[in-house]
Amino acid sequence: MPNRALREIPHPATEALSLAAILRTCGEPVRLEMIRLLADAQDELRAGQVVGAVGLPTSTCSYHLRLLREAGVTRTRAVGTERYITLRQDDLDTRFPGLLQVLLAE
Amino acid sequence: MPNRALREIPHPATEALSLAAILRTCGEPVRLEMIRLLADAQDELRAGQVVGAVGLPTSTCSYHLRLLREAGVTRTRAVGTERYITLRQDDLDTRFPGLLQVLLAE
DNA sequence: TCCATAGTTCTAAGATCGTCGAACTACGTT
DNA sequence: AACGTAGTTCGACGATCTTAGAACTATGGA
Repeated sequence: MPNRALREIPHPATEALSLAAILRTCGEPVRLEMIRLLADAQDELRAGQVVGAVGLPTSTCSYHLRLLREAGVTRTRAVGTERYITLRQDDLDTRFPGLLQVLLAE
Repeated sequence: MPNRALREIPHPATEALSLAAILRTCGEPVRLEMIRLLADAQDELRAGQVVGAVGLPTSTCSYHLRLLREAGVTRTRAVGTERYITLRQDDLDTRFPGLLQVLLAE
């Protein structure tokens, strides 16, 4: 039986990313904060760490993290019951060069 | 009596522009189209020209143009009953360098 | 097997948004 | 003063969003 540590969590293909959808998604203070958190971490964060940092209920964070994932801003990897989240930096840089720098400026 | 060709239309100060608000505003297909229209024009457009180009009712366009102005993306100048609209390119470049290039890419 | 943990999904509520006709305002013309 | 034009504002509607508790679904121990 193959390694199934990674659950099948759906992510949009890089070519399918929509600028308008990404802008809409990032134009929400909580989500922008999450993006900056992920960028500062320079590494993947466990969902629980994001929850702790933003201080909102788990269900609310789960909702925002789902929107970020569905817009193609983040990638989520499942290990057991945990979720590890990263920014899709390379994909975003490829598809919308300069966008991430703007989101993360200062 | 002083020249009153310019009505007092409120615009947010450059320093007051909010990235989240701008992203939210630009993450709407109609408004993104308007931004590109204004950029392509290389000049100010009369509101009526924008209406003609996007093909939506005047009242709907007026609504979107108001949001763009309130977010600080555009500047509106009144001459008589007409409104002349420009992108706030310099202000946006100053405040969020790179943003406009991303919005206008291809 | 039973239990705790991590996170998602469900559900419901209230808020905000996008659309567009109708009414209105401001200005120029006659 | 009356009219036409350019554009805004109002009012209503349905649609989408944000929030958060409750119920649920893994998964990893004891």
